[in-house]
Amino acid sequence: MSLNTPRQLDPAYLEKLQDYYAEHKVIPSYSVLATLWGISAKSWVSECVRRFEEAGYLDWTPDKQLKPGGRFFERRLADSTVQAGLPNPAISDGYDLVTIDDYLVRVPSRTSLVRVKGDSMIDAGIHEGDLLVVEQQPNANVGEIVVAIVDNEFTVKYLEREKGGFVLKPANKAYPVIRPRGRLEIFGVMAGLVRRTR
Amino acid sequence: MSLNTPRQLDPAYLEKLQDYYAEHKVIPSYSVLATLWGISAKSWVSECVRRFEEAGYLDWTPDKQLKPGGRFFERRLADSTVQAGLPNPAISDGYDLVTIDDYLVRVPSRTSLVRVKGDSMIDAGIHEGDLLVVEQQPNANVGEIVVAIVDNEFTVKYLEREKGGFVLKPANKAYPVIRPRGRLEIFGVMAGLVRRTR
DNA sequence: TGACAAACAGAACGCTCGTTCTGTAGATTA
DNA sequence: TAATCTACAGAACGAGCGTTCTGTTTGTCA
Repeated sequence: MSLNTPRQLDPAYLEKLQDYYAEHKVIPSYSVLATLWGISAKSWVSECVRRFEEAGYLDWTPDKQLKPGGRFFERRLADSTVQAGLPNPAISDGYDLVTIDDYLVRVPSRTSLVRVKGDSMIDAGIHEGDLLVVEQQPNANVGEIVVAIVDNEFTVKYLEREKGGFVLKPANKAYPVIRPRGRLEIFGVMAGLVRRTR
Repeated sequence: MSLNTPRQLDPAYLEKLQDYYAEHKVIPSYSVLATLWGISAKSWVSECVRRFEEAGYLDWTPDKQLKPGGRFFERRLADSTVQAGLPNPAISDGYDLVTIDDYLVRVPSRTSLVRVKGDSMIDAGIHEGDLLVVEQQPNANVGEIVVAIVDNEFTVKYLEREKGGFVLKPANKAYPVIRPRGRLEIFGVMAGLVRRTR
């Protein structure tokens, strides 16, 4: 066995730790980890932690405290073309790993979330209660979905051009086109959407 | 001064702790907190922590470890998004989230992402290319949107009951209802949706 | 069947943790 | 102006932390 052979690390251990973290939002101590993993020796916990650290799932703060590593929050991405004969994505080849935040948010400082009210954009697949990922910027291109400020309220619409002026078009025939008098104030451009259904 | 008078707690302390947590994803030790807050006595850190705990910003795990409390992540969306002096009914309904992952993923070990192919669920606001957040489990309730395995491919449909058997109903009249011969293999239940549009 | 490595168990140890107690300067109240 | 309260500082202390070292068991391979 060569020196470069990657050490074994138990995916079940990682899952239990991730679930613990999801519940408590902290990494537990070695003794708690031992209980969590069904191990009775802290020395072995130490070794496992070392391997997870090596693999990028755990890390240390400048103060030598154990913390989640870069890969800790990655999720499995299963492609629908995957042969699902054995639905165990852990050992399947056709998956990629991403974090949802990284996927949606490219410029954190300019990005915010806006909850959707009403169904005026239903034909664009934007439902009431959805969270819109919005990149804040004062202007946008025609055809983009924008969050504009009309009568002191946020409104989500397509930005279109009409007779030299900008208008806001809903994606629902039951709603009228908004033709703002004066300047159109744009809050930002839609960059994504998040919906929780359970 | 009455006994019910709420203790003072320095909002600057909370902010510094939140910033630290945002960077490292863990709550530091009392000595690190002392440095972070510019305090030189751990006893005073202890007292401040007690007050934050009383106010619901900090909490303890069953293992007596300090962890973020229920209100720790609470931050008005308006704080980061609203323009000066603007009333904001559209976003005054809720609070910001730590991460989108957190909002969507409740059981990390059982959660994976599946990319949507086709437009058979378009009337449910599920578009081609969307990422479905799926909680893996072998069964589901009637009416839920499930990811099933049909002919070695993932398919997203409503789970419905028909003449004693289960069927998969699309949310698009152009597609037929799928009546699986034999057992219906369910990969998981839809828990959320992620779409990137830019 | 013997050699060897991996996967644990267990104890020992120094050090850091959070708690608790005492002390004090400044502001507030009576 | 005396008493009181708040916001800290500092030291002492026991308990628990993570590291390290030394076994022991189990699986693998030749």
